[in-house]
Amino acid sequence: MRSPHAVIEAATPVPEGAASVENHPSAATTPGARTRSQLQRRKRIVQAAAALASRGGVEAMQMRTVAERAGVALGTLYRYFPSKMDLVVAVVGEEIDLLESSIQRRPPSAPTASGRAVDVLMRATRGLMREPELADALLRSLIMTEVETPFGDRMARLLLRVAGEGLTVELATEDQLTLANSLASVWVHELLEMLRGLRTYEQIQHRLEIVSARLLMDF
Amino acid sequence: MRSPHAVIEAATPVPEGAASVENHPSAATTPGARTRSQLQRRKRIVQAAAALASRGGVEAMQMRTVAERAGVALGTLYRYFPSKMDLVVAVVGEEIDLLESSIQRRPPSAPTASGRAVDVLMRATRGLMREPELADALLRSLIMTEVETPFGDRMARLLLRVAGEGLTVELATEDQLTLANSLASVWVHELLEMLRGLRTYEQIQHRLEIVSARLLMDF
DNA sequence: CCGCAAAGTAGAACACGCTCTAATCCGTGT
DNA sequence: ACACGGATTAGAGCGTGTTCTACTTTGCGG
Repeated sequence: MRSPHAVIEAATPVPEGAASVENHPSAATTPGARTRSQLQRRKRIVQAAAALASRGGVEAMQMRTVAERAGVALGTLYRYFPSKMDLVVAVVGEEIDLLESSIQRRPPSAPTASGRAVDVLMRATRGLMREPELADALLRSLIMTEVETPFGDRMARLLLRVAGEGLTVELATEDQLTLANSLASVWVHELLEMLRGLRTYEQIQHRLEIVSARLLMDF
Repeated sequence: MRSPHAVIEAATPVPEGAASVENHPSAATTPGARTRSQLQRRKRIVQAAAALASRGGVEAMQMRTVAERAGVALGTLYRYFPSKMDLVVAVVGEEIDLLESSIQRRPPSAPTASGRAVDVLMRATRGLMREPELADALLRSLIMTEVETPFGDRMARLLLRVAGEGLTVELATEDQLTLANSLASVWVHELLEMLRGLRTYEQIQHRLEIVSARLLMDF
């Protein structure tokens, strides 16, 4: 409904017939040994799904349509993603990959740990909000899904990494992970409120600053 | 799947034919002038829905089944609740009322503000978890709904009330509300994780203690 | 090259949320 | 008493996620 380009689709109008033979398609959210062409197919599916979701949200991303657009039979789609939710989760995975690499490219520069965390979260917020339909769809789906998503954990580790500047995440204590994880869930909550039209960027930033200052106080 | 009684259904096997003429059926979550028999019907519907949801969760609560069990036509059900989500939200409303009054009956007694907050949250957790299927359905729906539910705010005020013992909530600063609200959203997140089988009571308690200690440190 | 299991395909079919229709019921104002 | 309008009903029907079936293609070990 809103703007016509997806954060994710970027340069991917979903090549139909003979696709270029990508080698390491960033398997991201799905391990397990696969052949090259299977990875390709998987990638095409996710791209098609993302493209569809970026306009019109989840409802525009119909399984039949995704299959068609990915040039794949419905049965095959279901072989790769046993449910629509799994597909959505995969799309989310790519989204996080993007955020992660964006952060690696241009790390936050605030002086305090808390500040850097807020920085990252606000950047993620703006990124997601570029495609409200998509963001809404993805967020809600993530929360709804029975499937265990590594979302919270990934976000927590990301936050820890930028918070404790040189900190090796492996050295983080259980409690530190808990705190980062909690900050992430507060963020998700704020995002949902924003999608409901109950928050502005400024409000979110302010609230995150307050909470982050306390949760990450001793980093 | 789990235990056979619902927190809510209590003494309500959904009277079918000639129902007793209840007078003030605790309109709770739906204002608007209605006739007596309409309120009765509405109540029967919600009860049927709750009873179904309490075993088998949302999926067991099929609109056709709810209608049948409430002794009402499908069309009528949809007249009262335009979507399944609205029905679920109504059920949630009743559940929250219960929790709130339980807390009023037996207030938390921990010495610190943070402790009392955790106390309340853990009690709510155990209450909800008595009916996991139902809790799951209700929680997710709450998060999902477009409708603005006062849930977060209600919870935040409740927490503030027990945290600052004699504190009049009206005197709370904006920032204090933010902190309480954030604690509530962390709690919701933990609940979801528990429903996914990723948390025990002990873990949740520990995590809430850590977070609460920081968020409510100066109460 | 052969055979065969795994993967893919087209499409029918099913389940369930939701909508629509035509008929009937019910209560209220005149 | 009666007519009228809104509420209710039974049931058909639609859309979309998911499953199933029968068939074909693909890739690989021997």
